[in-house]
Amino acid sequence: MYNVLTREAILDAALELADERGLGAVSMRAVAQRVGVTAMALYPYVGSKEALLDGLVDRLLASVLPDTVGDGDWRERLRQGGQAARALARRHPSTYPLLLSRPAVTPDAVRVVDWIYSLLLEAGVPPREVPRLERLLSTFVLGYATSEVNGRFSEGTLNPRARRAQLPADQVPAHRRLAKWLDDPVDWDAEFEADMDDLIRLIERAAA
Amino acid sequence: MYNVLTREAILDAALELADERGLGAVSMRAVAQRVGVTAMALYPYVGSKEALLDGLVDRLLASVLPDTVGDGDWRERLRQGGQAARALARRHPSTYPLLLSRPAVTPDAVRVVDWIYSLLLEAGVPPREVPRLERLLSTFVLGYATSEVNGRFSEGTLNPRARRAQLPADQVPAHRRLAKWLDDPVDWDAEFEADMDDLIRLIERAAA
DNA sequence: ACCTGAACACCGTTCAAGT
DNA sequence: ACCTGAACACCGTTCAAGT
Repeated sequence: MYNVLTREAILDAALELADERGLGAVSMRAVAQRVGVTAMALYPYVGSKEALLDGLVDRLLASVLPDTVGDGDWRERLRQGGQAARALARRHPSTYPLLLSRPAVTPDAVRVVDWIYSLLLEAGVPPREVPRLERLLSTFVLGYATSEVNGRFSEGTLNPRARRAQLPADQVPAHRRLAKWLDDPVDWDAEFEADMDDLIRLIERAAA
Repeated sequence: MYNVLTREAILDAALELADERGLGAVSMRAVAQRVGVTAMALYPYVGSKEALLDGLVDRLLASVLPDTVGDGDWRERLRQGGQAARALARRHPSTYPLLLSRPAVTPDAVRVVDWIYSLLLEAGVPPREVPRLERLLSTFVLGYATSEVNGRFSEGTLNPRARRAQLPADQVPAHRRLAKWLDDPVDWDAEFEADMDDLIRLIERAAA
């Protein structure tokens, strides 16, 4: 360790900081301190703070790539890919939501898209439909994992009674009809599997 | 206009600021200036900046609600709801992505969820499956609209040649096979409609 | 060539002070 | 009761200066 300052070392430090203390703690000054330098020394390597965040997104994509080789038929590989995407969200909850806000244009991003394209072609989806279904799949998986780590689902669903209590029952008639099922705790792994099964059937139908 | 300072007036100003100059321009000081007061005067009304952002999310949800009455059968109402969600994203591109990161616990959020629940019940989905399919639908629609306004789709897809050029062709074989279709411009309205049709079939299958 | 220090124009938030 | 001013501990970024 000769303490060489590199773009890689800076991105490592920024990702660690985001994992440990949240995205809000990722300031140029804090990242710089972690690599033992002043904030201004980072600029030649990362350009700007925006570019640094883009670099983090690329890091995440690069780290799912090994999980996208997989074996088995396309159904099995798709399920594995979905699980990899969710696992990534749990490892990097603060950084993960950025995947939905920044365009997938880096080499590693293109590789991931290509992996999904291959899968859909193997499934027999007409080539014309492949780009659309890739966007449908990736949007759902990224959105679901983002919702999970951001608490969009759990916060409200874990307390359905409190939720309904905010409103007169006649204003939320469907909640009342579903009361029995809304009180059950949700198995998120099982729900995601069920969603993937539904999407697999959607793909099979597009292929037919 | 007696210049009364209210929570509503503050949220109005913040949303305008976000629409005109982006979420980054929404500082306590800038919002305060717009309502003609100092930053500290806002605190009794909004609590903190985080709470102010939650207030903005609620504002967006409140503004889609009128569009969720709708007529026709559940298929037509679902399509209308999806279009309303996309239109909202185009009106408030900076604020919209917050919908995926903050739990839907406010009264208006619960009303929107209840509207989707009703739709799925009318479609004949077994009550046990309704909450899961609500999350599948809302996640996809929010994720798709977020991706559109954030440029996750268009940036890369509008320039497919540049995209493939970054990598040796043998590393992205599926891109090569799809070259003919990737060069076509995408009709995003039509694509979203096709996605909704696929999701409607998915729901019909769950109801069968 | 690579890094630093000082500076500029900002942040969110606390708190005593004003009216 | 409601708002302000000054202050604290921060930001991202520029730029001249150091080695």
